[in-house]
Amino acid sequence: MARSGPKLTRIARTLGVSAATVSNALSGKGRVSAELAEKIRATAAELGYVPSLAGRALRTGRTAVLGLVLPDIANPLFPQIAQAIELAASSAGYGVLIADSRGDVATQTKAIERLIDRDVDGMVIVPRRGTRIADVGCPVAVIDTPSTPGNTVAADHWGGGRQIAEHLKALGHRRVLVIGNNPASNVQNDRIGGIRSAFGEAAFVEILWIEALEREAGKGCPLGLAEKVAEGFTAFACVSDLHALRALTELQRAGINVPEKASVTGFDDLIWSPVVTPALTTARMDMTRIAAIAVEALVKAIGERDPADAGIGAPVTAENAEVPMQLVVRQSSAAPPTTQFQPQTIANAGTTAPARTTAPARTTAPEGEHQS
Amino acid sequence: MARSGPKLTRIARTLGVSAATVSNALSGKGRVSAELAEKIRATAAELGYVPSLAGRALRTGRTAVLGLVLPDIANPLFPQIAQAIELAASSAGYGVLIADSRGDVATQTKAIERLIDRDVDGMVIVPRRGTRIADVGCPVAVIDTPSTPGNTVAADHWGGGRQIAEHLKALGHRRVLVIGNNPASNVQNDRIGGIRSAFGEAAFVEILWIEALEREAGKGCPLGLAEKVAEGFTAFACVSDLHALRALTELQRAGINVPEKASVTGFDDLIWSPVVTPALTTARMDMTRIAAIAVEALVKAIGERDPADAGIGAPVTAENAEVPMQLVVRQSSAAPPTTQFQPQTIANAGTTAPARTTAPARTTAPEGEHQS
DNA sequence: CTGAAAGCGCTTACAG
DNA sequence: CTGAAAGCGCTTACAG
Repeated sequence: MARSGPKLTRIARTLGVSAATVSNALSGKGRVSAELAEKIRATAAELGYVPSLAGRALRTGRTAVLGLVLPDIANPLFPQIAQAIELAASSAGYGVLIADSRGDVATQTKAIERLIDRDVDGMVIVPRRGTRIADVGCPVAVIDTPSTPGNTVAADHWGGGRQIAEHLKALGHRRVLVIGNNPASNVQNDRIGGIRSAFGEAAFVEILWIEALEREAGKGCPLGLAEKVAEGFTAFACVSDLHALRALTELQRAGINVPEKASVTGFDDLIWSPVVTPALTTARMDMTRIAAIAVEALVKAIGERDPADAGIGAPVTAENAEVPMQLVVRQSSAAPPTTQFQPQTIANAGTTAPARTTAPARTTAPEGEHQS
Repeated sequence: MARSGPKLTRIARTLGVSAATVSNALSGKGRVSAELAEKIRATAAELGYVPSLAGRALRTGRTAVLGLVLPDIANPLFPQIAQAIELAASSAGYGVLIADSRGDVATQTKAIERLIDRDVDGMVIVPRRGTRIADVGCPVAVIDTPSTPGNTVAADHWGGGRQIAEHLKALGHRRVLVIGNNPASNVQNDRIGGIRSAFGEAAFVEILWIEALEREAGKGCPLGLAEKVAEGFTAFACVSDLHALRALTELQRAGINVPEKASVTGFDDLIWSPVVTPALTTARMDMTRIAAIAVEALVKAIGERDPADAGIGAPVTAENAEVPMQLVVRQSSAAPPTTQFQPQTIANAGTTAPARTTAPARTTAPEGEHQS
């Protein structure tokens, strides 16, 4: 072993007892007299005994290692996730093996296989659109969104969307552009659904899908936000802080001051959100709690599992759980340039297409419209 | 084992040979006749044999696992690093265990200890200021900067700084503010050193340390960049894209167009750099190569190492290596508002403090000054 | 070229 | 309450 410490037998010899007794004392399983157990524990601590995971793994079939599968490790959320999972796992006595798949589905399958070949006791998977988590053969906890079929631990993305929308609504925004990347993402759809549901008839909400736009206009193309402002949009609710950043800089570049002329909000409270000017209003997930729940479920499933029955058909899973998101209000959101508080007039407004105006006019603003 | 596949003996039985022969055939070590070896390999593949790492680890003292130590996992560079290391490691047959320490030195020591307790064969450490990598007791590869004493693999940060400076110099900038976080960072100092050295007497270069500023003005305080522009600075060379982002938005917010009125550059090509408006000019590390070198060095050291001699006093390490950085020119940098090409007049200019001007005046611009 | 034997460090029934 | 024995799956000298 590449280890320095003493082994179990060393402690046994030192104390003149059997290895079995030492093992029992340390694990608290077999019956060992209180005083002997205490003596053993003391000696073990003194000698700096650390059990060999390899020996234990070979015997018990448990490696005390969890796999963390990130289909797209470039995801800026990764640091948050990895940190939270690592903390939860190590607190529970587990190590975390990372597996990346650079967005590629085939690579991902390979990555999961490698993890299995390494005998992880379970894995945490953060899926991206199209991820198939079939017969993995070990307990799996999926971190995604509650709307995903199957057992998952997730932030309440829908609720997060509602919070963002309520915030914007209270500020007086009546024309908001929601910016998402891809409609195939459950997370994004939940967030957007929450936003729309909270606005209800109180605002005209339009959605811009970046990926669709980029397919035509090219990667990194302008989002055309200045035009949107000209059309009367006063708020840009982005499904991720990365998009919010893109929106913010595009607006600023066009000479549109945020938040005076337009508000921008994001999601996830990514690293740059507090340092950007103006700082981004966002909704953050409670990663610590999500990770804790995921790992706890995993540990439980691992404990209940018979190490013998591996292989296909034994995908144990985490219980469903939903963790509230937290709204973080910063400077990027404020009341719209022309504050309009006439929510009563909304119900029967029925224009289908938003009127083009250079700036949100005081009285003719097309508020209260809703998307078809 | 939490495994599905067949074990070695299963293959041996199937073929009517001994386990030893199977092992030898598969590893190519002991002498086994070519045809039997082939038959064994075929059967192993057919049966989907995957060796038990636990069994092997117990016997050989090698776990085939590398530890990845990130003193500050929140580091936005983390995804790049983790991805590159994971790829290099898995290509070499190693798994990657992550260890986080949330910026805390004590936690870090704990994290490294946990890794050792898990018998990693080696580790990759990305240190942050003040990290002590002492007698870890296993091969270690440090990813930092060549100026760090000890064996490291690193990007040529100094060279990267030079590239940034040459770029800015060629554009015509003669008054640049370098923005760093903390002078205790070797990486930052190298980058800054490279910048200064490339500018030489060709420009007046001043340094702004964010951390020092924030200690007085508070976390997230304005950097006062508009004032700097008023003082005649036309370029802001940031030591990280995170700072560049902060600079960019602060300038934009102040109504200073980038790059027309001021250029901004960063480092590391972080995820948002290409999508921001204007996209950030930056210098990126070749993480793939750095990771490859680090892992290769580790694997070599592990191979040469006697599994028996563990413990204190055996910190093998990676050979020193330096990987060039690559300049990525995007829209955030351009010629300064008033192009001034009079490098000849520079040598004997000697004002100590820059003259305060509202805008870089055509002829009186305090170019060619150098810091004391 | 091939196989029998031992043993890596641990835990788990099973006796005593 | 304590210990002797067996065995997890592999690899490595060592015989043959």
